[in-house]
Amino acid sequence: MLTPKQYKLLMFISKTIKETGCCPSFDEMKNALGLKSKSGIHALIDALVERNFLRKMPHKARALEVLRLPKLKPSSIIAEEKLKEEALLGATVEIPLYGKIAAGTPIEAIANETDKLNVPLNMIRGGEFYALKIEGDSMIEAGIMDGDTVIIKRANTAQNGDIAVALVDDCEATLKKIKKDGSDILLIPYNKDYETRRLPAKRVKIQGILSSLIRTYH
Amino acid sequence: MLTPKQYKLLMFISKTIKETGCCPSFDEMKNALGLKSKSGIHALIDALVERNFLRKMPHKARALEVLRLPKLKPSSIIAEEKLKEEALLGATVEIPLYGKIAAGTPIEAIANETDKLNVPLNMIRGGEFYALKIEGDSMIEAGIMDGDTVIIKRANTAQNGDIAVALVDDCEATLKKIKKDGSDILLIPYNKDYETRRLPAKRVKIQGILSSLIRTYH
DNA sequence: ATCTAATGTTCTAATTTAGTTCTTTATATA
DNA sequence: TATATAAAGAACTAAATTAGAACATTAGAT
Repeated sequence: MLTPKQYKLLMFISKTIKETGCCPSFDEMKNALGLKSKSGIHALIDALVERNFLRKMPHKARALEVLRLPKLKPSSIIAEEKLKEEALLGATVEIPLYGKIAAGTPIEAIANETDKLNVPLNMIRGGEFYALKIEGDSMIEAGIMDGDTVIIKRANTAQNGDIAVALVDDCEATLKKIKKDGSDILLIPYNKDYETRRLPAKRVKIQGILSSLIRTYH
Repeated sequence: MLTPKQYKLLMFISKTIKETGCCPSFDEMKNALGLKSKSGIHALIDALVERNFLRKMPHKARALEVLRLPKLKPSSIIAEEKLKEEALLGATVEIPLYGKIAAGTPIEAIANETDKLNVPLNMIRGGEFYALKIEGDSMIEAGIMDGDTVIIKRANTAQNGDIAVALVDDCEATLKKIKKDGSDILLIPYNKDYETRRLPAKRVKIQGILSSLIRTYH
C-alpha cells in the first residue's frame, strides 16, 4: 500500500488541513518529515496522487486535497516510525482487534475490524500484528484461557509446533498447534477433552502465528 | 486545499453572512484582511471559486455564496483527541520488574528492583503496580505458566478468591489464590500436584493482587 | 434618460512565496 | 562492484500577495 514516508506525509497533510483549514506548503511538509530538500516531497506527492490518496492542482500553491486515508495503519509502518522517533521511550502501538476466535469449536472467521488495542511496541516488533479474543477452552493446557487476548503476527506459513491461527475452508478460524503430516495438516488442541483435527493442507490457510498473550483480571 | 489568505477570506465571508445575513463588499473584505487594495480580494475570490468553495454572480454586488467550508475539527475535539491519544496510545508507564516469584516453591522474596517494564497505561489504572516473572507451574491450571510476566497491583489485603502475592514469614513470596479461614489463610495453588498451604494469618502478608498477565512466545 | 454612489473588474508592476526540474551525493541492495 | 533508490541542493518557473489606479456595472435617485 504505502511506504512509511508516504503514509507519514499523507497523515501530515490530512491533519494539517483538518486543524488549520489550509494545505501545507512543500516547505512545511519538508520540515514535518525532517527533510532538508523539498524535491523528495514532490516524489512522495506524485506517488500519493498515483495511488489515489491525493488530488492536486498542478502549479497551484497549497492546492492538495485528500481523497481518502488508508483503512488501517499498517502496524509495521507505525512500529518503524515509532522506533525511529521514540527509540526506547516505551511507546505503544495500536493494532486492530478482530473479534473473537474460538479456541474450542471454530465460530467466526477473521473478518471485520472491530476495535483497537494498544500494546507496548516491544511486543510487536518486526512484522504486522493483530489481536484476537479467545473464546473457549481448547487451548487451556497451553495457558490460553477463555477471554484472553492473543496477539498474532501475520504470516502465511507456520513451523511444526507453532501455535497459529488457521482458517479452515475459508470460513472457520481457530487457534491451534500446527503440525504437518504429509499432505495433511493437524490442528492440535491443548485440551485432552478435544480431539486433533486432520485436514488436507489445501483446506487450511495459516493466518498468523501466536506472538504474545495478554490477560486482564477483574 | 487552501492558502492561509484564501482560508481567512472564506471564513470572513462565511462569518459575515451568518452574522449579518448579507455578503461583505470587496472593501469590507479588504479591510478585514488588512489590505490596502481590493484587487487582491478579487484574486482570492477567483481562487475560492475555482476550488468550489464559493459561487459568485459576476458584476453583482455582494453576491457571493459559500458552497462549503473546509472540514475543520473544532479545536476542542482536537484537544480531546490528543488527550486520548496520549492516554491510550502514546503513554506507557514504567513499572518495576522485581525478579522472579515462585509459582511453585517460593524461592525469592520481593526485594531489589532489578528491571523496568513498560506497559500501556490502560493496563495499570488506579493504583501502584509492579511486575513479576513467574517461575514454576503451581498456577498452571489458572493459565499462569512458567516464564509469564504478571502485573500486580500493590495491596495489603485480598478478597477471598483473589490471586495474590503473599509474603510468608517475611522471606518467601508466592502467587496463589487466597482464602481466609478463620484466623488462618489458605494459599491455594492451581495445580492438583501441589497442596494447599494453611498458615496463620500473622505469618502471611499480602503484597498485591494479580492484575494482568503478559506472555511472549518465541 | 441621466446622474451618482456604491461596488465590482481589470491592468500593471513589484515582491514574496511556492512548485518544478535537474544534477549531484549518499545510501542501500543485489 | 554495479544498480537502484532516496535525499540534498540549486536553479528555474510559476503562483500568490500586495498595491495603485483606471475603468465598468449596477441600482436607485433625479
